Amino acid sequence: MAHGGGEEEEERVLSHGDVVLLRCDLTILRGPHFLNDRIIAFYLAHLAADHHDDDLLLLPPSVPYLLSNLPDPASVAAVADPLRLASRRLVLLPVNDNPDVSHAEGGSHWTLLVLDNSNAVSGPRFVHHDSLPPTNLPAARRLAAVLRPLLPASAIPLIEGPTPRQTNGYDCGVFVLAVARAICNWWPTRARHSNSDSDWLEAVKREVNADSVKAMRTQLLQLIHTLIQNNTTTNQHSPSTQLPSHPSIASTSLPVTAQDFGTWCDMQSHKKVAAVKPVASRPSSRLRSFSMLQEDSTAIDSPRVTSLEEIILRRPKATRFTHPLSNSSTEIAATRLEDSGTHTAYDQKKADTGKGACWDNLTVSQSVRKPNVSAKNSLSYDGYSWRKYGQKQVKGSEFPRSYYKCTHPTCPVKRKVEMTPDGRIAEIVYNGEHNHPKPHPPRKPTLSTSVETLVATNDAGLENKLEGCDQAIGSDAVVEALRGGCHCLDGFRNGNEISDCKKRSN
DNA sequence: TACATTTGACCCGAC
DNA sequence: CGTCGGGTCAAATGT
Repeated sequence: MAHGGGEEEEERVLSHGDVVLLRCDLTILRGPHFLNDRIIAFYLAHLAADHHDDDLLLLPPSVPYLLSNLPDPASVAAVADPLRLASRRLVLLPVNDNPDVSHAEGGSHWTLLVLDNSNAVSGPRFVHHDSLPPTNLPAARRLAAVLRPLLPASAIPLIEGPTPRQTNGYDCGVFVLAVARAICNWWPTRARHSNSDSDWLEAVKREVNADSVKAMRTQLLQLIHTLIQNNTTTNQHSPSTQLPSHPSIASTSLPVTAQDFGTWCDMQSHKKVAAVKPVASRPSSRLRSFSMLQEDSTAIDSPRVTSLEEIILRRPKATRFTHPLSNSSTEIAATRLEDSGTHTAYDQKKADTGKGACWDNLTVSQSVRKPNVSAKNSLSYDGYSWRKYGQKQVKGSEFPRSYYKCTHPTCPVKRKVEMTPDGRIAEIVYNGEHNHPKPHPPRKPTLSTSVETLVATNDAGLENKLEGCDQAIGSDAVVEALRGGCHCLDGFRNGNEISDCKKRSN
């Protein structure tokens, strides 16, 4: 972690090109959980590796996000230049709706924006695939507006592509990957339709449905399993490791279910499972302006972003619910531990914000491991140290509630945690605001050319754990990472050993 | 010995 | 005013 808290060290389970998957990513895939940018970057890199074609470009989530949030067109042009967008026929851009790069808890929904220059009949266009329309339409429009000046055609329209509607609050990322897979499956066949207006939209309609999306998590786990088995720890790619193009394809030698895979993977590690971050990583919500990033790259102890006054992760029974970006000192988030069939929190959020986003699940719907924290004032996974001062069984709660105070002498912050017998956090509530820095300030990391480090994966909702990482991103590193992008970013696809945020921080 | 956790008692607001 | 329930205290216990 950025603050060097050893107990929250995440175990890497797979390095694939420049993308490193951590054990918590497997948890995310197993659960009904919002996919993080690492998983999305991983699978897009995997798809890209199968399509060595300059006409097709798949970008990791960090790049569109960066482009959307650069301060001026000149910076956009500088960053986008190596991507050679104008010469591509198809560009896949994952979109996240985090509206404010200064807020760590932004972002709630994944969609896929496709820059399509492959259809002679329709002409250039942006096609937006949103499984919860029109949630991400503003973000997609913003990205399209940023990209239009870089393209030869003027007034390229943005249309909504056919996308099945998700029926829960957490599968938007899976839909993005399913659509991307359908497009990549279609891509080799496009020559047959070169004289027609046929495009991938039909492929998406055909291949992306509730069943295929439902099966995709298990398939992703199987893919990771296979890659691990093949000791594919760098950018090697074998066709045999390809995620089945069709959900029905599955090796009988592999764990059948995600749960099976998780068990298998735990057994493989021969190590105690490291503390898993309490929530899914998020898009680079702390990715700031180019200049700020540059400044931050030299900052040792950059000011910490003040966290929310109170953060609550609770099961759907929660009724109090406000947006995490609000300043109100009320409960602001909800989670469920296991049940994926109810959507109380989601619905409440939707009602409160008027926005059908995946925010609740994105933010907090992660079953999490109890931090491997011993006594003696250890840092918690949130970067602060806490002293327990009470525990009781509260009515309506399935698990005992523990009460903690921040151990800083003058800090008023308290938190309540409900934990399952096996150490998973069912609910966590923060009260107040820390009046002191985290015990371990961010260290100065080394610059990396890894595009992955652009993805300032932050642990939505709870804390900003990767400050040392995203503050380390320098513009040079950004440009270097982007330079030479082929059908997929070189750094993204073939980069050197990733300078993983969490590893570097130690 | 020091410090964190445990746990029953107590406080206090809501009903 | 009594009861209930969530939050806190503090002595006992554990490491």
